[in-house]
Amino acid sequence: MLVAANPVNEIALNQNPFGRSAPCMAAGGVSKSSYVDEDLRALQQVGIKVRFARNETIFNDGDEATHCYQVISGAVRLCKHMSDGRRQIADFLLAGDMFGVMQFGNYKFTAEAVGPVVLMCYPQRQVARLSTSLPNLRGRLLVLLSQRLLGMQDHLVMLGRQTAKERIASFLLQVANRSDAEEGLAFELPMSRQDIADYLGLTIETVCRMLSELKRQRIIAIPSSNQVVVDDMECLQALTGAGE
Amino acid sequence: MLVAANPVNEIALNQNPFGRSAPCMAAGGVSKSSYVDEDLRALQQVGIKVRFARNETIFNDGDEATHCYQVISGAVRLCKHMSDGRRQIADFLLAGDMFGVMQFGNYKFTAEAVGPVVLMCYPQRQVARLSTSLPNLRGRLLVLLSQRLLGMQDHLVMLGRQTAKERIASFLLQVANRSDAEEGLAFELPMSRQDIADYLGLTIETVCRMLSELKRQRIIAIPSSNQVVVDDMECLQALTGAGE
DNA sequence: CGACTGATTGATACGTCTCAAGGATAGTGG
DNA sequence: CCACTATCCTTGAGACGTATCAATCAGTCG
Repeated sequence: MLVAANPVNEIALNQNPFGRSAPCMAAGGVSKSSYVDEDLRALQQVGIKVRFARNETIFNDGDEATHCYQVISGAVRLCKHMSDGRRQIADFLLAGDMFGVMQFGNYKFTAEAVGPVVLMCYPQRQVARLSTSLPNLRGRLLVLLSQRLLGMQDHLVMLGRQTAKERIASFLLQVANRSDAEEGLAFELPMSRQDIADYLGLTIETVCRMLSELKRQRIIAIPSSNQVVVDDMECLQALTGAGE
Repeated sequence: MLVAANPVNEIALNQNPFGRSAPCMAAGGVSKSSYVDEDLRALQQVGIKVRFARNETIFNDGDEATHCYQVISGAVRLCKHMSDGRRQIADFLLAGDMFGVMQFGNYKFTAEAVGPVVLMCYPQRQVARLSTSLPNLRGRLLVLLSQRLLGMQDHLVMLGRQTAKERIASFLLQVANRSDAEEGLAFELPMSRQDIADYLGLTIETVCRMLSELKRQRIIAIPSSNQVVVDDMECLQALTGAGE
């Protein structure tokens, strides 16, 4: 699973992690940057930039939680590993997202780079100090935390009560929304099929089959294996089974 | 699903929600009460006591989040309902637990009484006001939030990557630990088989079958349908598949 | 006692996993 | 620039685990 790549190496600084056609990601970056207000800027003073290669481990479940991070570019996965190799991905983080905050001692999950990734890295101590001196920072971190919680609740429903097809439909819509992708426009899937499977609680084969089926039904198109176009958003929405 | 019981009615105040033999719950109450320090006591000044009958809805997903709650006695389930009746329970709350905090506008899940329940009810406004004036309250709520997050991560692994038997084993251990139950001592399952199924992402029949199988293997005993004795804790632990 | 609700067990169906093979793609070195 | 190779993705056939449907049992309340 955890095929460690070469140690931290030289990756072009401004490289866009989402490959070829990535105007959508620029927009995503902008929308996320609304988080970066005066409080977070104070935080960024004390951070340093770090890079990780594809599949590299950023920190392990159980490690002492010395730092927290913000994604500058690329994608990060947060996961739990079981002793027999089974893996559950709890979240994917994209540009602007923070992780590793409020860990109180030890990290409770493993963080790995999905592809080449650039992160801002903050000493936990500084964050704690700043969050007492800056009135809004703590509140802001709190909002971040509770948004994670909301996301996880939807994830629970997905894993507990949705069929494979419904999970794939929900997942695609989720990624499409985060990329601000319109119907008919392509967006990137930065993660592998295996990653998707481990996020959705499925196998890689089932993920492939469901994607192929959606393609056959002309609901989506797959120009390349990590690009997707939603041709019928409404239909995909209906397939999630969520219908309020 | 949501069979609304009689409107709020008279339930003996000091009734123990876990029925017959409940010394374990007294202990549970004590251990939880460590949360109730000077900050939370200030909060309790502004709360009122409310009661709900079995299966009554405390608030609905989407309702305006006017109050937050603390369980005094009984058990509460937090759940998401899908339009077709499918249900996923995100958490069970026991004496001492808080819920509905930090909802920012609207509740994002439904809260229902598992059995007759007594709650402390706090106006959200007061909590917000107190959490600015009391230096530690906000931090405390933050710790509560991130503990919820940790619990949810384990729940994700359970739903995404564990088999039915593993889920049942994990669930039993979880409830046993929360009840401070020793090997060989009975503890209460305050929730129905259907509730367990909806928490574990299984059907009621599968839950029954797995419990019966564990009973046949003499790993647990089931004196009554909502009491369980773990006879071989080590074996049950091994069955969770977690083995670190 | 009789009716109701929740729990249990059985027989069968179905969805997803497993195992296996083949195809596409990207990176590597000649 | 082109094999060569490794990795990822895709598809198929069959096995397995859990869901579904149906019947019975057990406890509770009127």
